[in-house]
Amino acid sequence: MTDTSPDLLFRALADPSRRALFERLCMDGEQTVGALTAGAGISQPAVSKHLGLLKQAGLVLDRHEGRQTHYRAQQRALAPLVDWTGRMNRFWEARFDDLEDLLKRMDQ
Amino acid sequence: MTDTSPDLLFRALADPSRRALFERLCMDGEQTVGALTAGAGISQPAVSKHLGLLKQAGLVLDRHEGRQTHYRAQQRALAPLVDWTGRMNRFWEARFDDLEDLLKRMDQ
DNA sequence: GACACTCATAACTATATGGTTATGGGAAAA
DNA sequence: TTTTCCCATAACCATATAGTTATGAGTGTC
Repeated sequence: MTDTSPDLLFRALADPSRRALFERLCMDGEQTVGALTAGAGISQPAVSKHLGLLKQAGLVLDRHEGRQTHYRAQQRALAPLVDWTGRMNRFWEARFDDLEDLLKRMDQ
Repeated sequence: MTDTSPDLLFRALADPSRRALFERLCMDGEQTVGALTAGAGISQPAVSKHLGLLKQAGLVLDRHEGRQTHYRAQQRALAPLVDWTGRMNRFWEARFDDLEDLLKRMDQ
């Protein structure tokens, strides 16, 4: 559950408002919905919906305390993204190596 | 021009069809639109549109040769993504360090 | 208990988006 | 030149999405 496919992550982070919320949680730590709404240029329900999607994507965790909900970033959730970019780079380098091999063989 | 904001990248990679096209280009190297269309489960115009978006995001480059267009991945384009995830992790670690400091100071 | 506050959900709207078929432009083949 | 082929664009459609306002559920405060 703490692990998510790249698809959900990319989709969740594709929206600027959502990415901004996540960035704020990463930078400033845990915050209530109210605090997050102040500063986001959108209404509180919009913020709540975005937080719901981020939570579903595993990017944030929530904690209920009295009548307010605190959200915080789950930084581990970014791992699949790092893996994916790493894989793409490795593919690319592998093809590059093949090309080098080919050129070397052609050179002889 | 070869550098793009994370926004375009996230949006471009959020769609599964588009991400699959990019992955194929990373894995198998340069390919024509026809080759890419075969295997993608969508029509040729759809593929062309996706490739257009990937190109606009700086993720692919195209090369015209006769009547066919070859696309290839521009792997450097992923750099802003790597930077972004790295920045988020750094923020997180910084806050973690602050917490550690606080706990240490409280411990004395 | 009555009221106030915080957040989530419902209901709705407008736009963005991903797909389709139809068509056109340019290069190769006949 | 005519025809064929490859790709991009146009026009269109259905759905997804991001926003809004209204409301409700749960919790503290008076």
